[in-house]
Parts: sequence; C-alpha cells; structure tokens
Amino acid sequence: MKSFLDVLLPLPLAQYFTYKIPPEFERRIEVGMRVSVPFGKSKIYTGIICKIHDQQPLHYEAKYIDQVLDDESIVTAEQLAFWQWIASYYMCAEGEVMKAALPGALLLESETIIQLNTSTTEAEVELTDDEFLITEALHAQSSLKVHEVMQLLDKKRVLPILNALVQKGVVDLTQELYEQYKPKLVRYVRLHPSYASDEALHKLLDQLSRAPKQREVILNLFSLQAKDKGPIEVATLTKVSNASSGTIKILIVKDILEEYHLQKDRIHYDTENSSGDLELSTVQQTAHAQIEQGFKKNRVCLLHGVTSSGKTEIYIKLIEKALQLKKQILYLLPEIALTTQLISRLQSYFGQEVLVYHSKYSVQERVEVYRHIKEGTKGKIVIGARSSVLLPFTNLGLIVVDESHESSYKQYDPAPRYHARDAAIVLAKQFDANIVLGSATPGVESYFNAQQDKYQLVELGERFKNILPPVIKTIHLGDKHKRKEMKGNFSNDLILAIERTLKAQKQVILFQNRRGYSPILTCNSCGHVPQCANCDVSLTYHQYNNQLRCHYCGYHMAMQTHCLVCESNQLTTKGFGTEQIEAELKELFPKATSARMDLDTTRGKHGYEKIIHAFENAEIDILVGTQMLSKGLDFRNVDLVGIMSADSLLNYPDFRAYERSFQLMLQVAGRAGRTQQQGEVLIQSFNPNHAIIKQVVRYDYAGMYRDQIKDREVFHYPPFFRLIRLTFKGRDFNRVNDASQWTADVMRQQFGEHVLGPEYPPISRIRNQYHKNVLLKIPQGQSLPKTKKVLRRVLKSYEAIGSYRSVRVIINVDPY
DNA sequence: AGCACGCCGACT
DNA sequence: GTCGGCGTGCTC
Repeated sequence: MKSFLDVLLPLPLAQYFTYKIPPEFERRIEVGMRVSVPFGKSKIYTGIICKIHDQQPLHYEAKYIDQVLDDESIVTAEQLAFWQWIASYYMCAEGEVMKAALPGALLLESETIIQLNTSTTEAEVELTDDEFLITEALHAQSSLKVHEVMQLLDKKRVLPILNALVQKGVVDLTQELYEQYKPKLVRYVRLHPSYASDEALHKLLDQLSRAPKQREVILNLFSLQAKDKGPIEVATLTKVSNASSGTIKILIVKDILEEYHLQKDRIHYDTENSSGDLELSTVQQTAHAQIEQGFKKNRVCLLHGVTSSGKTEIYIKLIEKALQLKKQILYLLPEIALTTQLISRLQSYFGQEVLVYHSKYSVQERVEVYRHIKEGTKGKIVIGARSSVLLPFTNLGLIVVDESHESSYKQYDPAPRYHARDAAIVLAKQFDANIVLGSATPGVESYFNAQQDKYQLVELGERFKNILPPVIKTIHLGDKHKRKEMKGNFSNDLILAIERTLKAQKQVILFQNRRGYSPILTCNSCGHVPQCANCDVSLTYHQYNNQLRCHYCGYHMAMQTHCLVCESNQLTTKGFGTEQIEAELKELFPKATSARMDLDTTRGKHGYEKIIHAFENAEIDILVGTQMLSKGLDFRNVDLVGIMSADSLLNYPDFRAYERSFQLMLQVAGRAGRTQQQGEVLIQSFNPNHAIIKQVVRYDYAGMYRDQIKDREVFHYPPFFRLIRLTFKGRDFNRVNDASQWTADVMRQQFGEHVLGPEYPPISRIRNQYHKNVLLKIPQGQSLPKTKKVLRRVLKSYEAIGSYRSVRVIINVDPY
C-alpha cells in the first residue's frame, strides 16, 4: 500500500517533504498533481507530488496531506526533469523553479481568517486596548485577515496578540485556502422547454402583447437563434433588444426564459486566417535549406540575418513544417517585444494555432494557456517570453529564439536566474526538437559556438527586397563644441538632418539610454550632489514632476532651488536623459510633435502600445526613447535615427559593454529605412574613432566579433571561461565585507587564482543593503558539476558560521 | 521563505 | 518595567 508522498513546495528549500495519504483515501493520485499540505505551525502551501511510495520516514512522523487539488496531473514528467536541470545548473532550489513555472493562480496559499468565537458567550474577559480594537472591528465585519489587523493596529507583530485572543476564547482562527483560478462563466438564456411547441409559443406571444418590452426580447431571441445556432449570451440579448437587465430577469422569474452558464475562454483571437502563400526569396530559400540540413543533423541553428533580411518568413516556414508534423512550437521573444506587431503577424498566418504567454496577461488567462498547452486542446504555437520555456509541453517539435542576443532572456531576480536561450537548448534536446537562434547581432558566445562548429551557422546577408541599409555617420561632439556648433545636446548636423526628414514628411527616432532630465544635479559653489538616502547613487532630476528621484529604490524629494549644504542657488545639471532631449526638441522644432518612450511613459498597462500606435499612425513626428526602442519594433516611415551620446554606452564597467553597445546601436539603427527609402543614422560621440563605433558604421559584425573574442580569451571571460558570481548582500557594511572575504579565501583554497574579489559593484549600496561580489572563473575542461559541488560545500560551511547569517548570498551562474 | 522563540536595548 | 529589534532554528 503506497501511502506516502514526496512533495515539492514552492520554497527555497533543497528537499522534498514527505506526507501521508489518509488510509481510506479514494481519489486517484498521480505524480504531477497538486496537493495542499500543512507546513510549519500554521501555513498551508500548494505542492507538487514528485513521488508516491511506501517508505515510512524514520526520524519523524509525516503529516497528512490536506487536499488533492487536481483530477489529473498538471505537471509533466518532462517538466519535472527540466526543473531539476535548471535547479542544479543555476544552483537554486527546485521549489524556486516551480514558483517561476506555475501561473500564480495555481499556487494557492493559506490565509488566516479571524472570526469571533460564537460558542463562548461573551463573558467579561479582560481585554487589552489592541484586543478590544480587534473585537470591536469583528462586530462590524464578520471576519478579518491578518494584514487587516496589522493595518488596524498599525503594528507588525500581531500574531501573538491574536493567539492571546484565541486563548481567551474570544476569537477563532481558521486557515482558508484561496483557489485563485475561477473559470470564467458566461450567462446564457434560452426559451423554457415548456414553450417548445408552436402552439404554446403563440399563446405566449399573445400573453405578452400587453408587455411590449418582454415581447420584444422574445422576438429578438428568435432572430438571434435564427442567425447563428450557438447559445445566446444574456449580454448580447440585452444589447440587441435594448432591454434592461430587469426585463430579462422578469422573464426568467416567470419561467419563460431559462438561464444557464457555460465556461468560456478569456482570451480569444480574431481568426482571420489569411495565411496566403508565402514566397521566400532565393536567399531566404538557401538559408531555409541550410537550417533544415542542420536540423537533420540534430544541431542548434544560429540564424545570423541583418535587420530586414526576412528572418520572420523563414521562421514561419519552419513553423508550418512542424505544424504539419503535429508538433508543438515554442517561439521565444524578449518580454518587451511581445506587445508588438509580431504576434498579430503570426496570428494572421496561423490563426487559432497561436497562444500567447507572458506576464502582461492576467493570472487567469495564463492558467488557461497553461492548460491548453498541457492538454493540447487548443493551439500548438506558443509565443512567449522567458518563462514559457517552463510550460508543460508534451510534444515539442521546434523552438525559435528570436532576438537571441537579448540579455533580458537572463532572469536576474529572483531565483531561478536562468537564461531562457540556454535553457531552451536543453529543452530542445530533451524533446529531440529542433531549435533555431535568430539575431541580427548574435551574442559573441553564440557566434563562437557556431565558429567552433557546435552550432550550424546560417548567414542571411542581404536585406529583403534589396532595401538599402541605412547610412551610418558619426558626429564628433568635441569638435562641434569647439566650433560652437551645438545647441544643447544637438549638433548642427543632427538638427539639419531632423529638419530635412520632417520636411519630407518622415519620422525621426532619437535614442538616449538614460531616462529623466539629468542624472546629476550639482552645486557650483561647493560641488555637493544630492544623493539617495538608501542607495549609493546620485538622484536623477525629473522635470515633469519637478522631483529628484532614485532609480533604484524609488526614494524622491522635491527639486531643490538651493544647495542642501551651502544654500547657494547656483545649481547646474550634468549629463542628460530623454526628458531633456524632449524639452530641447520643443524649443528647436516647435512645430513638430514629439513623444517620449521610456519606463516613465510606459508605466500603465497599455502605455507602451499607445505610444507605438500613435507613432505608427504618424501622430508623432519625433520619438525619443531609451533602449526600449531597439526591441523588434517595425516602423515604416522612419528615415532618421539619432544616437545622442554613444559614449555613455561604451563606458559601462562590464566585459560585455562593447558587445552590448554594438548590438544596441545596430538594433536602434535598424529602425531607420525599413522601406524603399534609404535611411540615415547619426551617432554623436566624443570618441567617434572608438573601434566599436567604427565597426557599427561599417556594419562590421565580423570585426567586432574578432576583437571581442580576442579580448575574451586574453582576459579569461566567456566563452573561454565560465563565470559564477556570488553577491553578498546585507545591512551591515562590516559583516558584508567579512563574510565575502571569508568565502573568497576559502574558495581560493579550492580554485586558486580563478577566484576574483571580493569587489564592490559599481553601486555598492541599494535600499540600504551593502553589496559585494566574488567572481569564480571556470576554465574550459574543468568539470562544471564538480565545481558546483565544491562551491556548494563551501557555501554550506559558510552558512554554518552564525555571525555571517545576516548576509545573504546570491548565486548567479553565467551572469549577464 | 515564513514563522516562533529567545535575547537585548530604549521608550511609554 | 514592556515593545520591538534581530539572531537562530525548523519546517515532512
């Protein structure tokens, strides 16, 4: 008799927990189902059954499970195996992967409910003030939640107070589980069966002649039924017959209409399946054939295709083929590009087959997509962001990683800190599926793999339909300043180009990788710079709300008119962000309409789409933005792109900074001239002879790659060395220093010179937490699993040291 | 992670 | 004297 379960809980704990099944339990239990289980003193969590067995635990008495939450498993065996791989490769707990993989609505948690104890008559008990407040509140509303009590008392620790109240017999505590997913039910009506005969019907209509409104409704019901055979929603009927909900209600009460509910999908798509025939150009056909060849040899394909070379068409061909084989397809995109044109493009080809999965969707919608993928009920193509590699595929045949160079594929916080591109490769292997990585500017590591013949490299050099690539020119800011040819942050050349473009009724994009008005405010007489109170950064001036803001913690204060230290009123700003560019545009081009696209203007749910739409519809002439602009946007009417300051990109203290600058500049440049007209790109820089800028101007990917790969080899960086970064984080400066130093020392005993640090990161304090990094470099040929095992052992002994316990360690494998 | 327990300083 | 801070241990 198998009566024990090993359960995976959504917690950062490196083990399963064993529970008992009650002896007479009748329901079918399978690996992959959810159970709710008690955990600790008062919590109930959702867990996943990972093993069913009959081994009684030796050292403790297992608890009984609370409930089985599913009728069939919702997590596949393949998923569990994949989660295990992620947990071990990225050095986190399986529970953390589970938390990332399941839509929130499937992870119910218990909430403590406080109610008056009605069985004990309210005998006179002594109550403290706090206790009195709680009982008073419970007389007003029947139940309270813990966080409501916290608000009520304005205290953090309320559980002891509540426990005291339970002791006194005044209140009861119950644990309530919230099933967050509720199928969406839609109200439908039909004629009551007793009016099925023509005779009865006539009688009814006669009866209703004195109630014209009701009669109208019935007649409309008939015409709707005649038009389309399906069920009729109450909402439709109300609208068509212009009736009030009251009228319908009366009809239902009078048993003339009958009400019923059906479950409905929240997401539905317009299904104009316009596929039409897709003709690939000869160049595309060659590339397509090469990819197919790579697939035959079971190889990862890297599709290097310049902007507008028509990569999407090739993907579509590959998807078509996978569909014919009745396989599932995963199409990965960086989060931000998801809201754009690509989805509708794929939908117009594949209609109903397309499912979309990403964080902008509500929890409910995500559950529906999750189930469709697991059951194969609807849609074989999943378009999704990073987390969609964790979905319950059953029959995966193809993965497309679009914009595969994008660093947002790497999750940064919280764990699991996985890279969706790399995880996708593992996933493809697991399913024996094909995978293609696409990019106009592949990451150096991916290209290296292709050069080493680990991947199949497919180059697509020619722009689609022979559109000429935009001409890229540099503008020497130093020169321009000397000659006094600058107006604010605009050189005369840029101004002229903008004028020219506007005159031709074309649009302009200006790129500046910094939001706000100015990142630094400084006092001219004493040099003081306002800093964030909680972080080690200067405050950025935002003009639109006249505030100084911290971009790391949300700390803000009103803009100052006088220096906080010496009270001088001689304050100046240093550096500039998108806001300043926009303000300058209003001065320089008063007749043009401009808009700004950065984190500040795209906060709302549809902020991003609104700006894109307005720009597409030519309501905006000039769009200023941050790197958001670079991600997969396809604007038809842009002739000029201006990069306001290339230097701020190149100066990041990171071994990938040059590569990233190259990618970013070329991606932004790619927004220009996507039509017949040849576009123009102007890069302003103090250092236009920088190798990277020169390579951008020449579209010299190969040159960039050659330089960068050399640097990587010389300085021991990926792909030659793998990296694991440990970040130590804590409130106490000295402890962070001690803890990181201790760990680095111990690690050096194991790994010697391959341990770097501890070092302060560029921003050493965020939200009052001090940070310090230790970097482990792993040479080729050194076993990764073994290295991780040693590292885990080091960290285990670290955790045993009491005084370091307030310093958290964050492990980041392959950091970006 | 989340929670309880236990220890210590600084306030009504 | 208690309140609330945090360090420590435990969760099947």
